[in-house]
Parts: sequence; structure tokens; C-alpha cells
Amino acid sequence: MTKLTRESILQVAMRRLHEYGLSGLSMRGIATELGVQPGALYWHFANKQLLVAGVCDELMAPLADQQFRDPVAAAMAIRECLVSVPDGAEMVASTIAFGLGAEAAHSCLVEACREANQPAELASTALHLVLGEVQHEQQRAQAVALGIEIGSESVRASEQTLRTGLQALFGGRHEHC
Amino acid sequence: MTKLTRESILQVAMRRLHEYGLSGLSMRGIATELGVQPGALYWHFANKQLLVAGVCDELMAPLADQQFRDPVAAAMAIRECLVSVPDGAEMVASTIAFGLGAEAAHSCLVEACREANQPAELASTALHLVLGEVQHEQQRAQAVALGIEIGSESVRASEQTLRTGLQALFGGRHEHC
DNA sequence: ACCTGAACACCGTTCAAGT
DNA sequence: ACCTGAACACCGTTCAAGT
Repeated sequence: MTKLTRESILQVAMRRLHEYGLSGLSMRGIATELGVQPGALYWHFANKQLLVAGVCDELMAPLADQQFRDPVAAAMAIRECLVSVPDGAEMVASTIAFGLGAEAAHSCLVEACREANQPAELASTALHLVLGEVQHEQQRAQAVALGIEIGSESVRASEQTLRTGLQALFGGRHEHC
Repeated sequence: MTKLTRESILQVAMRRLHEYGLSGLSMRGIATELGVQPGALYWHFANKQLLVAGVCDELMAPLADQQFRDPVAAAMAIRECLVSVPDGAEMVASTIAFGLGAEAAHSCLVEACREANQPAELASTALHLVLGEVQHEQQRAQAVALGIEIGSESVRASEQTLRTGLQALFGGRHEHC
């Protein structure tokens, strides 16, 4: 087949992520789909976390092309990247926490805060807020897919909820005072 | 030994959680520590998620004794519960998302919002913010424990960062206008 | 340099069979 | 009612050995 490279591995990983979510990113599953032994992957990636980090970088790549003057807009763009794939928020959250990638998310928020004269500390607050909310909705979606009946709140309107929260965070409720 | 019951299982699970974090909550590990076969646990808990949900309920139990008039105070109390154990935020986040427990966290925030005349929608926003921030710091702590060198930001001051974010969310920056 | 083969040390879950 | 024994179908990772 095609040669085994970092790129071909990430390509298959991306495909499986779209189809199966995070559980599709097993080293053995990826190796099988590439027609190769599991151990072969370890020549190109030292461990699974680094492979996942590579996937996360691809996931957040669209952010690099954009410029934001508003941190709310930046955060919503991050959300767009995260929801483009199942379990996106969980993956990116752990990759950022381990310091292995996806720094595009944080840096575009920092810049947007500067552009809008918002305090820089709110950048990471906004990031964790986006990650937390999207992770919540994606886990709920997964629960529903597994046939678990969810009580309390409905599953819709998550986008609007996030925007409202972000606007409150950045002083939107008092912008006319 | 002692009889195998829901309570004795949760007690051992709690002990292992304190010592090993989420990775200590394997069905096989818990069973071994109880001197019993792995399958035995499934008579008392239908699956692992429900066992974890039981642990989460115990973790958030302190919230039931308290009354909050300020959503920031409520959120900080939730934080206190989460950090009392490694991986607390990750566990509680997934338990809440699956609708299997830990609803004390959400309900105490809702009540605090009502008490302080804050919009009720901000309750879940605040909850996700707390979960997101604590999950971030706990994952970082785990990375450090594994010897992974963390770049960028320092690991300290997470509590103050969260409080500042919450105050911004609830209009603290404009309270004197 | 790059991959195979095979092992090591784990998982969650199920279920007939025992008591 | 409650637990054992044993299996099923998985994991991530390592590493000598091959090419």
C-alpha cells in the first residue's frame, strides 16, 4: 500500500476519528487499517498522546488562517473546530493540558483579547469555558448514541448557551452602561 | 472479610481514588482489593459508569450541607470538592454529562444564582467553567507527575485565576458602575 | 532506517455454573 | 440471592530480530 509515514498515519487517524470518535484512535485499530503491526507506529510516534496531539493540531489548523478582533468570535471559532469531530473537546483539552499541541486555540484568544482591550487573563478562562461546554455536549451526544436516557435539560441550543456565557464573561451584559 | 455490598465497594473505590486517581478505579483492581472476582462487582453495579457515579455523589456530598447566597462562593465550593481527589473534575464532568449523578453541583449553583438575582442560565456556564479549569490543572498535575516538562504557563495560582474568571462572568468587573 | 513477531501487563463485560 | 471460573474481545507498549 502507501508508505507508512507520519502523514499517512495522521490521515487514517483523522478518518477514524470522524467515524468512531476517540475510541477509533486505538493504536491497534489504526495499525490494522494501515495493514501494519501495532509496534510499527511507535517508530513514527513515541506514544499515543503524541499521535493524538498531531490530530489536534490538524483539527485546530483553521484558526491559523483567521484574524479575530473579538474574543467571543475567537471562542466561537474554536468551538467550530472542536465540534467538527466527536470527542474533539476532550482530545484538545488533554493535549493542551499536557502541553503537547493545539496552542493555536489559546494564542488566537490571547490576541483577540488584546485587540479588544480585554484583560489577557480572560483568554484562558474563555478557553476552559469553551472546552468545558463543548465537552459536556459531546459527552451527552455520546450518551444518547449509546441509548442512555438523559433527564433534565434538553440537548439543543448549546451554541447559544455558550455565546451567552462568553458575552457575560466579557462584560456584554453591561456594555451599554 | 467484610461482606461485599454497594457500600464496601464504594469505600474501597474511594480509597483507591485518593491513592491512584481514576486509573485506580478499575473493576479488576477494586475486585482484587476486596478479595473477590471481577464479575462479582456486576451484581452490585450494572457497569463501571454507575460505580463511578456513586463515587461522584460521595465526592459532592459536602455541598448538600451548605447554603450559598453567592454563585462565586458556590462555584468555589464545588472546586473544593473536585480538587479533594485526583481526576475529580474529569469524573464529575462525565457523570453529569451522562446524567448519572453529581447533580448537587448544578443545583447549588442554580440556587445561588436565584439568591443573588443572577440569570439562571449562568449556572451551567459557571459549572462548565469550574469543571474545565479544574480538569485542566488536574491533568497538568498528572503530566508533571509523569515527568512531562510543561512549557508556557506556571502551574500555580489556579484558584485565583478561577475566582477572577467567575467574578468577570457574574459582572464583578462592572459592579461599581 | 524501518518494520515484524511476539510477548507483557493490563482493561470492561458476560454468563453458565455453583452455593 | 450472591459469587466463582473462565472466557471474550479488547487495550498501550516494548524489543529482539529481521530486511
